[in-house]
Amino acid sequence: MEPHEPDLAAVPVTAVLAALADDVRLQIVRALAEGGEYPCGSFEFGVSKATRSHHLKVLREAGLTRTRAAGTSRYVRLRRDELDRLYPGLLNAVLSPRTPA
Amino acid sequence: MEPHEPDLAAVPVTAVLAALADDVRLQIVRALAEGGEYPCGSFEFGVSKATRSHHLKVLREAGLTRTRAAGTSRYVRLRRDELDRLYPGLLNAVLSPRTPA
DNA sequence: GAGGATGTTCGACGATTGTCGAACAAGGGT
DNA sequence: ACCCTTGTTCGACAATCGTCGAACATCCTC
Repeated sequence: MEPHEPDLAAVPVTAVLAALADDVRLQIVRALAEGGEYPCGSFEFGVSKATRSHHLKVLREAGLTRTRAAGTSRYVRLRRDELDRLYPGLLNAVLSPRTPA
Repeated sequence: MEPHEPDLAAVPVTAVLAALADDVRLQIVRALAEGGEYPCGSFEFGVSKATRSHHLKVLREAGLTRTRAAGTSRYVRLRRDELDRLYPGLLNAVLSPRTPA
């Protein structure tokens, strides 16, 4: 059961943007941007675990994250290097919760 | 009938991203990024004028464009300065049709 | 004023999306 | 072996979205 982690360059830009254009997923990405990897269950943003699993799948299939299985947990991390290389400025522009004038 | 051009800072980031996460709208934005202003009818991307009008409305209400009425035409332009100030790097990351390594 | 050009608005439609509970799968601990 | 924890998958549902044709509104030019 391969985890469907596409080459980021093969993902349409609109798919990357669509993956980021959701409040829950954006919160996940912001949490991931702290660095390191986190188990799926650590993202408590008021949705059921089914929904959370769905959002993580969207992020993974958009090429934004990688997942590593370990025991019963699955650790998720942001593909920041590739993102910054392919879309410089995108993450930074999107990560700040509120931008002053 | 005011044209609903919100303060960009008041638009949720997800709404800005969602506005860009569509192929037709992204083509429009890329055309607009050439600079200057264009009448609505100049965006011929294989959709009906009703659909085109809809997409331009989405872009406008996401704070991405401004519209100026002149005669029977309405001229659209990209709010590039504000976008680059509020989301530095976003447009640049998204505008290139293909990103080299 | 009649006619044409340019856009917008109004349903309507199919498709996609976000959400959930329930069922399922796989591992770890006792 | 059992059970609990962690995640995924499977319908199902409501809501939203992209699309269109048709009708409408405005303005410009004869």
